[in-house]
Amino acid sequence: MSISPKTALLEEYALVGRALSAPARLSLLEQLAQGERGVEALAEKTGLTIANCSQHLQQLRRAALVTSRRDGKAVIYRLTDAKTLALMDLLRLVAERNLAQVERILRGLSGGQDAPEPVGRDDLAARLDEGSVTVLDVRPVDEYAAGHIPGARNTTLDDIEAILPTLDPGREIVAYCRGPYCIYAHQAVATLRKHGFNARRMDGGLPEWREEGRTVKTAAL
Amino acid sequence: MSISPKTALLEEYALVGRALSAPARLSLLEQLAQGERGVEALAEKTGLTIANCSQHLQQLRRAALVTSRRDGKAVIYRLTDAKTLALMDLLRLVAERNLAQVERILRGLSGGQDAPEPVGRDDLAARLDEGSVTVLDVRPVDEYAAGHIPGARNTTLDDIEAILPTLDPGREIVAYCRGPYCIYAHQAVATLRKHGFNARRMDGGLPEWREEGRTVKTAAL
DNA sequence: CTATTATTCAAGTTATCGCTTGAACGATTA
DNA sequence: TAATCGTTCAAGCGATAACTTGAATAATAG
Repeated sequence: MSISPKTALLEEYALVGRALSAPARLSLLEQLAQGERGVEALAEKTGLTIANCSQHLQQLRRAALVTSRRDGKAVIYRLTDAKTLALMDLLRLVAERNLAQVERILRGLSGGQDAPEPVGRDDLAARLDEGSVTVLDVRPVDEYAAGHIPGARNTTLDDIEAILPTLDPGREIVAYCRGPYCIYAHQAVATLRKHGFNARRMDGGLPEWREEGRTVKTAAL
Repeated sequence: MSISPKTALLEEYALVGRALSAPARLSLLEQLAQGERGVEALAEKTGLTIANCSQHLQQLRRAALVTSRRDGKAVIYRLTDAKTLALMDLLRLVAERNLAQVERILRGLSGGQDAPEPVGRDDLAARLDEGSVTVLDVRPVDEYAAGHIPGARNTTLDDIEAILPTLDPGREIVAYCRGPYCIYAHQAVATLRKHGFNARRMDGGLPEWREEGRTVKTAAL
């Protein structure tokens, strides 16, 4: 009760909010949702300088959204627990539900035409079992190698036009990427539909898939 | 896809985070969780100037956490929907779960001794039915009048010592206030226990109680 | 022990935020 | 129409945050 405990409490809650108030940090969290990473790798993926990246990571650690451990001379960061992921998801949910701006951005991605509803992860799992769907993993090769949905084929946005002829036009295609914050799958679906394919996004991304205890396959680089 | 849709999206999500990054705005949200209010009432409750309060409210509106309507010459604000409340709760949950600082503040409130576990709202409802508990509403009189748990007795922190003799020492006392962000109930429990009463907090506050569809009683001023 | 590599710290600049003050706007009332 | 009340806008100030650059620290390799 030293000096206004009420304010002190709100200050602590605000600290977490502040950690979520910079695009750069949300980008870092999205990367960390893929799995633990070192500072340098994160800096490269997000396009931040090393020093800047380190500072952002420390803010996230102060808010206890991420934790770190030493591995040799490297410091490895990871999300503290599933609550961090839940908080990110809810933040996105509120933003998307309420902000017309977001809808316009997402609509712009699908080339003006309305994008179809995403496929639920349960549905996708069932249809994977019966083999009635082609799954595309639209993430960088290293992330695909680190873990992907079994049976998924990896491609990048740059290469997607090149592999179009190898896709079966009669099968539905489901694309996924890093998760709600990531737009790779949105863009992939837009491209595929422009070429007449029956394509949809998976709801969520690999982190959500993994979080639900589903099988994840890894590949050697 | 005009200029980096990726950044644009993250910017929108960050807007919501930024809205949650100032103690003053969290305080406003806490007030609004009690029910819709005008600008002047909010300013008085939170101790902000009118102009400042209005600006904060507009930031909250920009993040779509609150909406407003005109009523005569007054503008009434309210939480957009239950998602806002959910986001606040998760923010608090992450902060409390992870930040040792928060625990120390809350522990400080209970006078150094460990506070007992809060009572679940289901439990409290059941025990209210069987009449085996005294319920204290530790909020300002006007908020009590606007809605309270049936059977609850209203008191303020200032008056609580005065009403001690009228409380049955043999019955357990459960105190509640505005909700997780509010510390009235914490302080009330600390005071009661210091005087030997068997007192606990209710988990959450009136907004959570109301959100679950339970009965709320109103009183004329 | 020295050198090297990965990360963090520290200082400085620019931009943004929160708050205050005073004026402007919008809707009601006389 | 003019006056009034509640709210919002606009400008200015001090504090804080983001980013850059360069130095300091920690752990390993030679």
